[in-house]
Amino acid sequence: MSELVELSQGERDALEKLEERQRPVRRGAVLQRENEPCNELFILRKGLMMSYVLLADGSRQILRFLFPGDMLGVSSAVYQEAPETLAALSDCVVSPFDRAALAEIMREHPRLSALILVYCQIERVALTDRLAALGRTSAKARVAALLLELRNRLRTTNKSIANAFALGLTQEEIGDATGLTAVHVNRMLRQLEEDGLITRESGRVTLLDERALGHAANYVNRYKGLDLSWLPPPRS
Amino acid sequence: MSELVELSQGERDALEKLEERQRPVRRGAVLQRENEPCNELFILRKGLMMSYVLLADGSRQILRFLFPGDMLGVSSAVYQEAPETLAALSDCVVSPFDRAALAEIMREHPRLSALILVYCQIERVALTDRLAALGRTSAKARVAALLLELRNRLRTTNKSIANAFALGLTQEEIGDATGLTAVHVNRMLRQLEEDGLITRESGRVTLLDERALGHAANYVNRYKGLDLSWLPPPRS
DNA sequence: CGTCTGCTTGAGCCTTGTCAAGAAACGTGG
DNA sequence: CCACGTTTCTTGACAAGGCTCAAGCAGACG
Repeated sequence: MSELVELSQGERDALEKLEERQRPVRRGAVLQRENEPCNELFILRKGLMMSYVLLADGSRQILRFLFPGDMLGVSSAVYQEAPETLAALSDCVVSPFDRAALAEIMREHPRLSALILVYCQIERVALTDRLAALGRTSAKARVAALLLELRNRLRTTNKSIANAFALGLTQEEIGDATGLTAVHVNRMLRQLEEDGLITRESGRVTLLDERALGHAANYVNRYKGLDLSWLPPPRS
Repeated sequence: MSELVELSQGERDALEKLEERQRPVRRGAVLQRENEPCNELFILRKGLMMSYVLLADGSRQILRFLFPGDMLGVSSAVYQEAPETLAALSDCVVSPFDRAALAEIMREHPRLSALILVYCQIERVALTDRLAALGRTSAKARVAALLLELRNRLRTTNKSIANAFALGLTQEEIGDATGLTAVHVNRMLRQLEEDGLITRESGRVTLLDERALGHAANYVNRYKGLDLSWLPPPRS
């Protein structure tokens, strides 16, 4: 959050309290399972996670990829049973905290409350971008958008990433995120390669023509263009 | 909001302040346009609205239908430019208010802040349901889900609605919401009718077999099953 | 009464899914 | 460090769900 505004000491203390505890999570492990009661929220400290739902026919829709700094399980905190599963795509570290800690922030730190709302809205807009992609764009555009989003989010934690990165996802997972089959994802990656937009070698992807990719994908970086001038002042 | 918890006098006053002003909106009118700056939020008092985005090729994705009581434009308040368009599907009445009023609620009313977060999460989960529908379910299931969602949301404002209702949408609009073409929406409606799940006459739809529809559509009512026990106490 | 928007239906096509099989990469235990 | 099993990737052939185009029809509205 400190990337958006200068935090006061009291605010920093409150956020650090959320991160008191740490818990390692193995690759493939499930932190929270759909339809099971859940009493914890988390902040992701290290690694890559995802949230997904399973449908009646066994197919999976990946809703979101989660990166260090993201707050996990907010929607589950609001329900008696989690609406989605949280699983680790790589070895991760999370900081669990309970609903009461969230309530305390809402009570004591109006500006942090507003910032949490801001993050929820960023996430919401990113979700609607993906909704529009699934509803109205081609398979190739969806895969391109996923690559761009992934690269941009990885870069916020690891500044050294430029145009090449290890995507850390199987083609099956890319398909479950974009609403495609793994086979078709493979074809789309090959086409993007043939079009000269990317290159690939053993799990690493290089974006060759970012502008053309962004255009093909209708991509907008939703972490830019924010307006935070209206936030209430920090209380302490 | 009073449907979720018993509000205190101070909270009621704060919410009524948001609804001080009223503005009529004609059917078809646009309240807020994508990529234009916006300084207002709204509460929808009467009528049916939608939010949508337009893609580069001119196609439209409807993100959400909006019903009386919904807060509109929260995501736009967070950005310098609105990420989506708000348009009226019927003659409507809205109550505009500005970002400062939102900031004041965050400052003075922790429990209302938490409730706003809860509503954002309900909306978020409804969006992820639709994401999963677009990514992983058939055209027929998506149309069925839309009908169910629409009926349930209409019923929260108009208790007299049972299984029959006027949907107030063109087939083109249904298509833009479900990621289908108007032509295919028509075919799916006819199939649902042939399957004995619904009947139609001149814009009115009757749900004949709600259970089977819900099953076909993978539908979950996200306004149920909430857990609000953790909310902070009202300050006044 | 004419126009316009929305609904309905058919024919044919295209994008994406399904199934299958082989190759490559990865992980694990010896 | 090797050998094996498993997962993942790759590619082809074929099927199907949904789209496009086109035309006729019905109802709303000036």
